[in-house]
Amino acid sequence: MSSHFLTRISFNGCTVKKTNSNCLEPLIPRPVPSTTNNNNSSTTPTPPCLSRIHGIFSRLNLCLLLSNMDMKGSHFVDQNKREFNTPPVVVSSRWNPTPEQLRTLEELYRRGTRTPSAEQIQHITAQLRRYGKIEGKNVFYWFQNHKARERQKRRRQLELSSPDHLHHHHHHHNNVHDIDIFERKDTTGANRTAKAGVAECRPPPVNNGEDDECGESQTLELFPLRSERKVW
Amino acid sequence: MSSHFLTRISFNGCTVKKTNSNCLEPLIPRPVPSTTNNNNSSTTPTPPCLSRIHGIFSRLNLCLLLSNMDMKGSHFVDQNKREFNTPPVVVSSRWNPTPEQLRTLEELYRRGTRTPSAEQIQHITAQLRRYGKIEGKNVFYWFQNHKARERQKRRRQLELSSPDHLHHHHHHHNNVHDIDIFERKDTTGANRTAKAGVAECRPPPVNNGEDDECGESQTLELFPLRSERKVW
DNA sequence: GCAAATTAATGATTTATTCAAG
DNA sequence: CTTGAATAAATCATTAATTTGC
Repeated sequence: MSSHFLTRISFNGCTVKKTNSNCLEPLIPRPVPSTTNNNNSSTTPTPPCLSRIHGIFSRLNLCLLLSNMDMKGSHFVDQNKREFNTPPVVVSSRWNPTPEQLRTLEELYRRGTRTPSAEQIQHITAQLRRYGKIEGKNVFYWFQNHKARERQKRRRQLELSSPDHLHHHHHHHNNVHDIDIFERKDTTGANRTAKAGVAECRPPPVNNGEDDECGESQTLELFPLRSERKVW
Repeated sequence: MSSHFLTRISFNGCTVKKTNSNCLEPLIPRPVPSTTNNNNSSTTPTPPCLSRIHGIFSRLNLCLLLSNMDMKGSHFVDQNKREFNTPPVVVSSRWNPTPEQLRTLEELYRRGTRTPSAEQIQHITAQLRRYGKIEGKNVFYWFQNHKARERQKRRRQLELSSPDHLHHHHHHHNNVHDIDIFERKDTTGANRTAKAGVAECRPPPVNNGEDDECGESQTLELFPLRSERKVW
């Protein structure tokens, strides 16, 4: 009995994906993967882990629909609800940006947005919600990850193009020039001041999803004021 | 003219602190501190940076009162509002736990809470609000920092007590045992499953501060279920 | 052509590091 | 010099691409 044997279940129109963890099979509680931090990567071939939704699925098959109805992070939920006996369920535990959302985010990034303030995030989220389900935290993470991964990419390119002896150095004097190159962080007084000026830290209420609050069809103008600092 | 010359302004009963950055003096936009990441620590003696609240203060002296009225993160705001002409303003840009709050948090930590879920955070925050102003993010950061700093402390002790050749090792096989020692992370199936089971990721609405919502005088029972993940 | 297996991308969390208030 | 706040790096986990065997 192979441990991964089903990755996609076609289910009258809907596909229930399973990916690489064997989440549909076990009701018995697995011999415990044991390594919480598996960065040794030497012997263990990435033990399949119990995933969230699928974990639930394996236990309460029928609760899934309900669960999905309330699933906040899923990008699309309960498409083609029809009169069949099998619940038309789509499992999607994490946000997946629609092409429009992605394009917009990339455009914002290109124009210089790196670490949007809570207000900005709220605004962006509100706008992007026109294109599909999305939450503030998705936007937050997106910028976080995108920024980090560009930095990383650039670092690797540099690593390839230059000899090995500069690395420590680089990590250490990391001055304005570097940052400017790496991040294109705008160092104008305006931004700096604005950013410094507020950081009030109140987390944004994070739009609850039902207040679309805007028929404004403007495409995400740049945000003049940075304020509030995020942390939920 | 010394660059730091005023650290505390007494203001009929209230103290307006300034700390070491010269925030009251400049309206001109500084020659730019230049190092965002100053871990070189060799030449630049930590250029004084423009701090948030004080930055505002330097610009709009009179807006401070208003600003404070809305300042969500301050632990106490606008004490002794009296009929004087000078606005009774207290600047306190960051949360400072009261003794009761601190004791409770430490107790929770001692009992094993390390990375509280959003729900837990909400609950803890609600309870701690009885003792003074507090927000979810304060609780979040407290655990984050406390955990990290205990880890760090322990690492240093270890470093002192043991020779230098084990460090890399330690960082690498970081197995269950280590974690158990370092973090006392409970690896019971219950927690594991619960944690895996939910992580729906909706950030907590984070109590808006006015709904005290509980006359329950129970002292912070342990939280059975972990759910929701934080990020504002 | 298809799905299972594998790999690459990337969303989400946690941990380390740093900044700066008090 | 302690510690609250914020950011960056590292890691985990899931989903999409891609490859592969049929």
